[in-house]
Amino acid sequence: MTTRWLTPEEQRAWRAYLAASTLLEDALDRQLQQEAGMPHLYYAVLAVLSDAPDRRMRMTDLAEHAKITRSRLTYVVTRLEKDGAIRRENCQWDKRGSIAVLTDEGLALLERLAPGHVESVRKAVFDHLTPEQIGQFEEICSAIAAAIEGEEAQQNGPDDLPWRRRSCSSGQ
Amino acid sequence: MTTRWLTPEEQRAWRAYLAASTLLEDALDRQLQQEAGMPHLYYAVLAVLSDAPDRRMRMTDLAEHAKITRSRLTYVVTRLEKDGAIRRENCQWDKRGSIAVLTDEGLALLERLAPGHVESVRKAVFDHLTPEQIGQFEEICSAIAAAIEGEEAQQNGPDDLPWRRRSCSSGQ
DNA sequence: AGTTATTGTTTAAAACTTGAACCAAGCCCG
DNA sequence: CGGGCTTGGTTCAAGTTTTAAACAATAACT
Repeated sequence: MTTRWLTPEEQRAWRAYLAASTLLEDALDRQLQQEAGMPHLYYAVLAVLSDAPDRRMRMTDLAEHAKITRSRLTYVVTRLEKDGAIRRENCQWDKRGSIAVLTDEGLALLERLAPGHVESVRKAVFDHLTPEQIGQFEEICSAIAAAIEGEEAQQNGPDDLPWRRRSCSSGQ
Repeated sequence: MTTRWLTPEEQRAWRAYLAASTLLEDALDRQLQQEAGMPHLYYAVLAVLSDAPDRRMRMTDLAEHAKITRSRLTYVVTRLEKDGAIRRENCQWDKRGSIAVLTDEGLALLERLAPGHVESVRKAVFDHLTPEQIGQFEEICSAIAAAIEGEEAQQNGPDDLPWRRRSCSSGQ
């Protein structure tokens, strides 16, 4: 089948997206790097963890939520552990597993960083969008994320969906 | 002033954006890496260049359009030059300058890669958006990009805007 | 002329990413 | 039970990328 090229509208949207996402990632990285010597990815991992029940999550779970590979996550967590922001614990229910736990120190770090980070996000994004646009943005991004995740699931075969994942997380 | 935290709607939107952008970058990288051994950034640079008049652009110009630093661009172009996709020429009008030129080979490469890439973008993004959403997406992303670029301009002082940039590009 | 700013590259060090290999533990099933 | 297969997570080695600072050459301003 012959290529379905992007329409002019699609092209404009795509270019705008590329510009925005590149600039945004850069801006967030820069801000956090300056404030904490830590790129945005690390902050994001801490943030995901802080939202988990009991501030703890299985590695695979955490990787899935942060949308990164386990290998990458291992690397990140290793560094965050050195920084004292995360501690690893063994999973009692599954002796293979390890659980990343956000330490008090990690939480404190996150709380120290959060205002500046949120301010960046506001200044770059939400201060310039109307409430409708915020809703639209969420819809659009959700659709994209869903499409990509669905696509991947298809590739692995329909049986491979992470349809029920034991968490082993909230037993303290 | 006390932190203006994100509202629940904003949080949802932000989370969706983070997921989408991470997954998207990953998917595009993977696809191009597989098809051409080349991450998305390289493709993007080639694409920008191919749109320039005469397929040529000053390095600084190119960096600005691709939203990356000059240093990063030097690295990228060096590799693309090795691949034969780009050639460097000296700028006659400004002897400091160098001009990146998309070679015929580079154009051919781009044309070979484009269908697969466009297909990826479609499958991940535009196939799942209504025409209205495409318009909204463009608006939103443009607003974000403008906000960040404006912000940076402010930091450098209002006089530092790249208000008129000689291009030295379209002389063959 | 002399200072200051730009262009683009170089350099060296770090940081990151990847994929494959790997081990240990769980699971399945005759 | 005891193989075989799968999963969770890490390790490893290699390469890629990023960054910041320093630099050389030229341009621009005063």
